[in-house]
Amino acid sequence: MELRNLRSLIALVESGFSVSRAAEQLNLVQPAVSQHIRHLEDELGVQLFVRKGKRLTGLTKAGEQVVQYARRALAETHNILDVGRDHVEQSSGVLRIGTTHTQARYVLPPAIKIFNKAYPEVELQIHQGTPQQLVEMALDDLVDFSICTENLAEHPQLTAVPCYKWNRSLIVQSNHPLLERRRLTLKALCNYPIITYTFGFTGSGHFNDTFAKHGLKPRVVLSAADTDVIKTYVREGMGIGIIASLAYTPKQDRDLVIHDLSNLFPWEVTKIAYPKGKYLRRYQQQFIELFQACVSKPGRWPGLLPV
Amino acid sequence: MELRNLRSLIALVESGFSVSRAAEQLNLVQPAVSQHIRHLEDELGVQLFVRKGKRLTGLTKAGEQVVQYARRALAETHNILDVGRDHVEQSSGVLRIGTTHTQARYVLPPAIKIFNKAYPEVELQIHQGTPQQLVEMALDDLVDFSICTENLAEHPQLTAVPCYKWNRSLIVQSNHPLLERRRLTLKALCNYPIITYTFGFTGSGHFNDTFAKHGLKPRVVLSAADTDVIKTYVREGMGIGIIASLAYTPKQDRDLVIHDLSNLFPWEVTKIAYPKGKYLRRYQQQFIELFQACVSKPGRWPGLLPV
DNA sequence: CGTTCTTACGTGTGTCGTAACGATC
DNA sequence: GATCGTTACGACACACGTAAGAACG
Repeated sequence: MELRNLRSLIALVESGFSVSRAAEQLNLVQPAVSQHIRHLEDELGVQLFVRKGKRLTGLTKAGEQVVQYARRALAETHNILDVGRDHVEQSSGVLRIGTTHTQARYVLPPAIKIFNKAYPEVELQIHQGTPQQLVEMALDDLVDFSICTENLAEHPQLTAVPCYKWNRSLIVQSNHPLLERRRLTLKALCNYPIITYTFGFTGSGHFNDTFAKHGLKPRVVLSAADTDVIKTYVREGMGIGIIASLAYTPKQDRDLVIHDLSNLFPWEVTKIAYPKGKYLRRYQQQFIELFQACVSKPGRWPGLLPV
Repeated sequence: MELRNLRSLIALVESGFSVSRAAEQLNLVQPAVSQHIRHLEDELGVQLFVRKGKRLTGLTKAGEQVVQYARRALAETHNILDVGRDHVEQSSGVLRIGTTHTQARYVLPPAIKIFNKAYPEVELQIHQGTPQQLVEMALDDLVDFSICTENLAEHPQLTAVPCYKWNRSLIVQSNHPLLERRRLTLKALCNYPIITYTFGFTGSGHFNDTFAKHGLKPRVVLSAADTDVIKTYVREGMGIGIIASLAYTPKQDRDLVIHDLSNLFPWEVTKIAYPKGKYLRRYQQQFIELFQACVSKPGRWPGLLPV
């Protein structure tokens, strides 16, 4: 068994079962990739792909298993290469961060700035995605780690390190009647049209659960993937906004009034996750520590607490 | 990076840093292995071995890390090969079981017999070891899985499936005064010289703990690695024996009187463990199921219960 | 002086690329 | 008929083995 064969196998799967595209991606010619697959199938004595004539259309059951193990084998070779790189050049390379809009827009910038100053030779990549996509990205080694609140800690193949906890706040126009009430309740919130995050995005899971647990049904008139859209429509007077508190920026959002709702909703924990057993280069570990230190400084974000 | 290089790396480590022995084990000549190491070190840009002149004497820090990942990479290729073998020949191959003396001698035989009848083409290997060794053997892929009571469930890199629980019994000569007491206590046991398992062997951990928890100190005059030695010296009148109940065979041990002690000691759980993510061939899974079914039949062993 | 690893060199396997052929949409 | 895959063949690379040389105990 040779690693090139496994590389071709994976490239073939990731190119949507196109031999030519896989070859291109690997800087090879088609016949080479075909041969790799042949060799693999010959050596194992099993068809790995289902074929429609000459075209490959999908994986057989055996193929799926082999792909799974091949992915892991290749990941280990990447770890080995990274060990080498870390000893040759401690502070140059690539840092690929997967994260949500909220993180990228509100939380990450200061950490990025500090990191970039400390490691100017490290190329930074930030890849945005939904929590589910972020999990996939971390597992498929498309990013080095994902920063995200949901779907991470549960995954058995990911190591998740908690970074901070946060909660939600209400944002409304300054003249809103809700502000006159002394104590806000979930029920009170239900009296107004709500603008908040779309299902599958920032903290949406616990949002709905919390209302449901009290037998309430919020009137969500607009759900958005990011906070800026929410703010925009709150300003338009379309409803009250419920956002992650840390996404409120006092300077730019002076026209909106913020009201902490952490007594109404459960705290969410944002974590950094990467595949179990993955080798993290020195500067990658550094970034994680730096990020944790950064978000632990009180006062920078409203309603953000260390875990 | 090539798999042969990794194979040579591992062989070199496992041969005690002898290039020639590693080469022999791999069916290669020394220069080939030397070249592999050179290639690896060149590609990674790090020394993997500490050298004393030309001799290799140990691993560098980087080397240890690389070895760790290389082991895993190779393990994945073995998984891939096994997937293939399983599709070509479902019921022929090798089954390597790691286990303790007690299992091998008393529990395993019936399961082995049934399995061998069902899968006559599978070559059976039983490798004996202490619980600690068994953990290592499972991790290093020297066996397919280990059957063992201790040190397994705790290990984060092992999957442990529980098989049965057991407890201890007292064995004494038929005229022993302890037999006249209606209810045995830990304290009563302390009045006599005790013969039981050596530390690190069958259930020894909880044995000592239990006495210690009651502020008692048993007088262990002889500790043995296996039950047969214990029985022998009990017969000699050297002391009272405390053994795993399932190691009492009514036919051969008619001269010894057994007394259940499960009210005095905690139950122990025997498990089968293999590396997380390891591919188990069909017949290997079959064996596990068969073993579980086998030990679930009541009456065959004294004091053995399904989990 | 034997053991052990390195260096040097030749041979053969095998991988990749080019080119022609076949099949499928 | 254009695209995509397989088959056939040749060239180059490289991994392995042999043989000789260097360092260590």
